[in-house]
Amino acid sequence: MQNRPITFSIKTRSTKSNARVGTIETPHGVINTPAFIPVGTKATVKGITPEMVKDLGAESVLSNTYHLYLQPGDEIIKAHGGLGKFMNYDGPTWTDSGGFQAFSLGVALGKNITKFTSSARPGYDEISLKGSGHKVETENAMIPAKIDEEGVMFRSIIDGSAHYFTPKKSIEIQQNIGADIIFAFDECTSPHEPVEYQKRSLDRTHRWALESLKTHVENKEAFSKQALFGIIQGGRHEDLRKESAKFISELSYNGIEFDGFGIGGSFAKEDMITAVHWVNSILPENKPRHLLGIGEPSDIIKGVMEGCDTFDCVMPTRNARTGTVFMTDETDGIFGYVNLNLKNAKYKDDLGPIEKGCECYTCKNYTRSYMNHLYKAGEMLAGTLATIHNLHFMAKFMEKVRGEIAEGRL
RNA sequence: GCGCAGAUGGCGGAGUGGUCAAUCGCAUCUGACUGUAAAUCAGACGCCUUCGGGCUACGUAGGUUCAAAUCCUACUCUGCGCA
Repeated sequence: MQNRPITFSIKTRSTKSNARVGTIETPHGVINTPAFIPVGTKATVKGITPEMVKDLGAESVLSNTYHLYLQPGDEIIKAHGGLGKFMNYDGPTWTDSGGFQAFSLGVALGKNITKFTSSARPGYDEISLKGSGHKVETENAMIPAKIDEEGVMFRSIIDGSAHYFTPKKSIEIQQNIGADIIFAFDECTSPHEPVEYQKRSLDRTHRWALESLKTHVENKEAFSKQALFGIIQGGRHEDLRKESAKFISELSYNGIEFDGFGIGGSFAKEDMITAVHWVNSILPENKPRHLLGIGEPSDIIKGVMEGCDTFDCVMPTRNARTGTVFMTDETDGIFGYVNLNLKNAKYKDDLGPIEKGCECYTCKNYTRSYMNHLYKAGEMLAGTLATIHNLHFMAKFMEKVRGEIAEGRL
C-alpha cells in the first residue's frame, strides 16, 4: 500500500464493546477518535468563526459538495488554494459527495423523511419550496433531484437551474474543493422503498463507488493529498448491508482501495444501529469508519460501541440556531444529558448559565435569561452563543467517550 | 363649538345584514429538528366542554330585523379640518 495522506491508528480497543480509541492524522492535523465532526455545509459552521470552532474543541469540519458547487462554485474554492484556505480554517476538512442531496432533495422532499423516519407516519402531499411563497404538490411539481442509472439531476436550490452529477463529476468537484477526506458518490435510499428498489439502488451505488474510486486514483495530484471514503448502503436488509460492506471494503482500482468508509442510510429509529452492527462485522478493523449524519449523542454512543470512529451531524448547530441546547445531566449516568429549549418562557428570568460548570465561552459569560432574550428579540448572537455551547458540549462528550473506552468502561 | 372620519380579539388591521368566535400580520405559548432547501418549520392562541356542542363577544345604551360586527338613534372617546 502506498503512502496515503491520512493515517489511522488505533490506540485502545474496548474489551466490553467494539469501541476503539485512535487518531486520524491528516495533512492539517490530528483528529482524535471517536470524534464528532461539526457540519459546515457551505464552508462555514453557521454562526461561528473558524477560531471559535478550534477553541471550543472541535478538530475538523465537514462541508458539502452540492452546495459549494452551486455557490460559489468549486473553481473559486480551488483558486483560494482549497476549502481550508477559502474558509480560513487550518484544521482537517471533509466534504460529503452530494449523494445525500439526491435523497433529501429527491424522494424525501416534503415527505417528512429525513435521516430518521417514523415508518408509521405518512408524508405530506404538499411541500413548500423555500422562497417560492406557495405550496406545490410533490406529485406534479418540479422536484429538485431525480436519480437515474448514471447520476443525479439536481435543480439548484438557489436559482432552479438544472445540474447533472455523476460519480466522476462529484469527485472532480471534491478535488477542486480540496478537503482532506472526501466521499464516494452514493444514493441514500428511503426506508419506505421496497427491497427490490434497495437492491437496484445498491448495485448502482456500488457501480458509482468504482467510478468514484477510479476518478480519484486517476488524478495523481489530488490522490496524493486527499483520502477517499467509500459509502456502504443497503437499507434495513442484512444481506444487502453485508454485501455492501464486503463489496466496498474489497473494491479496488489499480490495486488502490478506499481509505476509509462511510456508513449511510435513512433509518427508522430502531434500524440504524442494527444496520451498523451488520456492516462493522464485515469492514476491516484497520480503516476508519464514519457514521454519516449521526447524530444525537445517545446515537453516537451506540455507534461508538459498534466500532464507528467518526460522526457528523447538523443537529448541534441547527438546534442551537432554533433554540435548543444540550445540558449535561449526570444523574442519568456519565453520558446523561437533556435538551433545553431556551425560548421557553421559564428561562426569561433564569439568571444561571445554560449548564453549571460548563467551561464554554457562553456558559462562562451569559445567563439563560440573556439567551432567552436574544432568541425572543431575534438577535443573531443567540445562534452564535448556543452553537458555541452545543459544539463544545459535543467535543467534551466525545472526550468523555474516549476516556471511558480507555478506562475500560465503554 | 361646528363639520368630516373612525372606534373590531394583547397590538396592527380585514370584514359592511345570515356561510363570523370573526381573513391576515405581529406578539405570545408549545412542539419539532440526526451526511443543512433550515437564524427554519409546525400547532395553539375569547371562556367552558363528557369534543357533539354550549356561552359571552366587534366603544356604551337602546332600536329595526326571522337574523346585526355589519342598518338606525343617542351618548362616550379618538383623529383631521374649520372657527
